[in-house]
Amino acid sequence: MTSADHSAAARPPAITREALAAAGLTVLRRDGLDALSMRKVAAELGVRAASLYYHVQDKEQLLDLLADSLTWDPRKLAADGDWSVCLREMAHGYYRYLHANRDTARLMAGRRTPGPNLMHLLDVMLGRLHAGGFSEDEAAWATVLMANYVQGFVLQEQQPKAPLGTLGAGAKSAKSAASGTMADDACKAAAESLPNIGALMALMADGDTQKLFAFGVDRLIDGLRSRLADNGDQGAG
Amino acid sequence: MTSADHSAAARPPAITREALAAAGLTVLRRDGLDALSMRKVAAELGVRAASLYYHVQDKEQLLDLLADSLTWDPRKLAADGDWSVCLREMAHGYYRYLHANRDTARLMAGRRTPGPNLMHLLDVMLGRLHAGGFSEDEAAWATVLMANYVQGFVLQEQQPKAPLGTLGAGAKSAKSAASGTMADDACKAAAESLPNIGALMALMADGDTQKLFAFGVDRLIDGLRSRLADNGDQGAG
DNA sequence: ACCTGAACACCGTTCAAGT
DNA sequence: ACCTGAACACCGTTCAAGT
Repeated sequence: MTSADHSAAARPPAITREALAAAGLTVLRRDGLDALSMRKVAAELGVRAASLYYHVQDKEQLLDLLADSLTWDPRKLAADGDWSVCLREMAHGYYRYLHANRDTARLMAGRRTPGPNLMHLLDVMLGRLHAGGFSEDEAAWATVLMANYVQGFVLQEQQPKAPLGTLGAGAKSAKSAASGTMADDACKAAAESLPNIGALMALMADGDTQKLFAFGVDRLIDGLRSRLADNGDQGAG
Repeated sequence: MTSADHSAAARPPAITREALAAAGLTVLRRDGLDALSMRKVAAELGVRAASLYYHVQDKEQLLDLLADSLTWDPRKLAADGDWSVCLREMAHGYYRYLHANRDTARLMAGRRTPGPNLMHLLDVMLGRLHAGGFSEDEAAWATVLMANYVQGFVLQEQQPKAPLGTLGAGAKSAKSAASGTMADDACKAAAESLPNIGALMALMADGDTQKLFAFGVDRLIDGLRSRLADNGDQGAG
């Protein structure tokens, strides 16, 4: 069916799309996203960087490939339960998944090319919500919403954390400030003019992010539930 | 008070922290985040790249600087209204702000060093929520939740969008697929095994993201409201 | 059809040295 | 204290050329 099958299949291509993705994943897991270069992925395949550009337009497109092969598998969702337990399950499952796979949240973040795997996941979720009483539109909105929440949360969570007050003081000029004085002064000044920030600092300090995550999921689900009730009770508002 | 003020103040430093941030913002707005390099920012100041490392440890730290000076100004919040209108106003204001400033969502995303400006914003919001009846902890959670939602949403929204089905077909080998056959086949196959995806494709196609955004904000607020009601009515569950 | 060599135009960062 | 020159070790991408 393709345009060129007259004399092909001489040697098997040696670099398939799957091999490319696999090599990319290897590098990603070994060296992390920041250190993932075309040259390294090529080396993983025993090939030079230039060769990759025959199979892929861009580094971006390679990353799209990786993103899709890293999509969470929705088959882990239980087949029963109403929409809310299903949605919660997806949220937590996806959350754990993102934590288990290095740099995957960052890789996914803002990638606008859902591959087949992601589309499957979305399809399953949409079906459940629709069966639960949501309109097609609102089922779609709810799904996107929750997926977006999970991704955004993990993204925020996985950043190398700085101690909140530490902005200012760089390089050599940091020497004087680093050991005490200036940083403390800034903190005190902040505490005086910012009376309410305490809880937030505590929240980020002890960092029980699991609880915070679950709180958000439940708030989102509550909001969806009350919306569903409104629709059912009185039609249009 | 600082460690070295015996013979300083000979010439004024020529590169202050503010000048650095300003130069960074100029480059960011002119060339975008991907093209923001140390060399360009230095050039903007009439200086060589190496000089920047006296004032800043890292490119990362320069970006932290930019991120803080790009923090949304909470003084735009009306002083009256209950917590829910305040929260909604913040969400929409921040949303518009992120859209008005190039690459700011991407710059903020997952940055874990809230500068003084962001801390001020958070402080204001926390005060309002606490006054509205939330505990300190839950006020903090709600604030972080909403900020995270807005950022995640814009991040997702601003990515260069690919037509949903387009993954596969790269570079030279894309030639045959690009003009029709293969892509269409993939789409049809997808549509058959994914019966629920229609609404989502429509949603992303016509792209009324404003409505979707508002929907999410309202769901989040509803969820918070019902939580507040639960706490008020029966204490512990 | 598939891969290579060699180059182009960049990067972030360091460090001795200047003033 | 503050800035420069010059280098190091990388990048993504292109393109003629090989097989």
